[in-house]
Amino acid sequence: MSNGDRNEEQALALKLWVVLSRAHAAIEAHAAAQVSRHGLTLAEFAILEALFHRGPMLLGEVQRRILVSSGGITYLVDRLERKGLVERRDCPEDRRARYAALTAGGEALISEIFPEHARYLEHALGGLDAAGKEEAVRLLRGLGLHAAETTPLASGAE
Amino acid sequence: MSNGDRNEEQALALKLWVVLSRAHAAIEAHAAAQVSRHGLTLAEFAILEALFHRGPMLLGEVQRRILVSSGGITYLVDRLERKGLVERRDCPEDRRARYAALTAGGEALISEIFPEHARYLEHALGGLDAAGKEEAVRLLRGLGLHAAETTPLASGAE
DNA sequence: CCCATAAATCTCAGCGCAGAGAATAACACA
DNA sequence: TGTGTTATTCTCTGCGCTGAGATTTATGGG
Repeated sequence: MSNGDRNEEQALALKLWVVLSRAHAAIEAHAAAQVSRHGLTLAEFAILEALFHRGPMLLGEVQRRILVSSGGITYLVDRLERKGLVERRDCPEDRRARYAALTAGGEALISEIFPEHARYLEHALGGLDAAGKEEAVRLLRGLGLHAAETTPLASGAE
Repeated sequence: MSNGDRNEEQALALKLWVVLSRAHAAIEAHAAAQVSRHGLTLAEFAILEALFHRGPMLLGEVQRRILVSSGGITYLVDRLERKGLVERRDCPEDRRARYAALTAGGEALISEIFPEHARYLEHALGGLDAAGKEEAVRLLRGLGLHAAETTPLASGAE
């Protein structure tokens, strides 16, 4: 492979990273604005949604699902508990672990705002038709899986 | 359009949002790890790169380019100034405004680490071949432009 | 020239997390 | 049973950034 091709490959990768970042930021702004109207952050919303669709989960499961640090999940569940939307429950099989579960109020809230959230996202993602979305899902899945699995490049010159 | 189609459209949009978020997070982790080896955050790196490729810029220009708040750009340039990588310069045409410009040290640093950064990203984005990347750029550009331009949906039920 | 408005930057308080370390409990195995 | 290792959550410090307001300067219209 010539150096020119190599540089073009790198330039293409850089461009893709920029475009991906900008698309993510723009869509995230829509999503964050929507949930903030209900006094929630995106991370809080993600927890409520996970518990809504999968039932009570161990804190560690939630943590891995929404990609937050160990301190972060404690802090987030604390906040949701203070708001009365989530409660902790002891885990009988493993006394180190605890469940997070929706309260009645939390279930009422998320079942009310989730459909609205879906409409917002459909609107924010309106730049692509269904076929384009399918294709984007396919491509982004490939990107994401590879990036998540691959180890960082060694530091050397090449 | 039937309700079933509508729900499928929304489910597809939600899935795309999740896949996009995960891909972004995974790639960002690579990029952040790379620049942090040189004591930089991604936002700091983005500023250095912008100044490297476009020369001195007004703070407001940099702010819009890297998508940070007004307080954020002040804080970031302060940090880069303390590190000796960037300096502020007065703008003779507009005495409210100021330029950010690379110092000699800043230029040396960014010209050293930028090629390395490009290699890292090419590696992290290796989940797609060149054609896939081109297609992804096209699709994400459509997504991003639409999301950036469109106003939030009104709050009503439909 | 004066005034109102807008634009560019800076100041400051505070939020949302990350990440290291502590505490507790489970597990593996001699 | 005891012992070292690992997993799970929590505590606590601090960074990176946001967003509202203050300050200074430009701009446009009487």
